Amino acid sequence: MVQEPDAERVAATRDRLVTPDEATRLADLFRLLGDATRARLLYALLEAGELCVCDLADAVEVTDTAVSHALRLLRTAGIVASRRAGRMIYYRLADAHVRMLLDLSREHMKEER
Amino acid sequence: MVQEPDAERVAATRDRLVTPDEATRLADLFRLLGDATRARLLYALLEAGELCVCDLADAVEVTDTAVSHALRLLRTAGIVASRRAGRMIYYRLADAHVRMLLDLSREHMKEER
DNA sequence: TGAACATATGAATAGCTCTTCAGGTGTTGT
DNA sequence: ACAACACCTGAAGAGCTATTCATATGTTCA
Repeated sequence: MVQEPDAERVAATRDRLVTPDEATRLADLFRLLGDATRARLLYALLEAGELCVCDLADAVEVTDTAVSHALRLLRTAGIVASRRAGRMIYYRLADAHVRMLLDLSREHMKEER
Repeated sequence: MVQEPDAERVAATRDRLVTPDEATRLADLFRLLGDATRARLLYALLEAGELCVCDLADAVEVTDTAVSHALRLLRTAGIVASRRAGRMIYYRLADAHVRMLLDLSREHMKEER
């Protein structure tokens, strides 16, 4: 560790800063979006509104087992919600903020490159 | 893989969907935010505007080496930019969309829980 | 020029994560 | 009740990632 040149500014920043705990929760959220499979699932749901596991597996072109694992993480985090209809289970986005994050970052992609 | 109940809807979704390549780039972006250390660094920069490595290390309470490694990833991705002033190097957020993502998700945290 | 400082980098290791495989639960139709 | 189906879950292995240690680069000041 080194000496900081502007101790007051740093102290002020540290006070207003997100707490380590908040940072962890924020990072946890971002990490969930930070996987190509999960990202594709979420964008599929953003487009389609509601899809069952087999639809999702088909749309994203992954094993239904992999989809199931991915959805469990997202469900546990409250990012998606599910509804049973017969033997099928339909998933949908469950969080308005996440929907906005997805939209916003898709914009970001369009403008870059 | 299983049979899908609504082939048309799936096909339509797949067409409008983000491409695997786009999904990868989106996931790459989110993954960069998906680490507590990097998240704290970014929020520190969001608050303070510009900070040098030692300020950041002090604010986030991590080794300056760890900060350096983290910043390299963020810099390479174009998320932060740097400016040298003497022996110190000042970092700042370099992307408006990322700034919005950080803001938006902090809102999300406030409302949850 | 040399010492002190701020930061960067490479290699190595420990820990995490995604996928797959094998098997399990709940549902429908016969 | 049983077979087929849709989905879930746990364990295991391969690959990735973050941190640390040691060292290197670039800058200032005496």
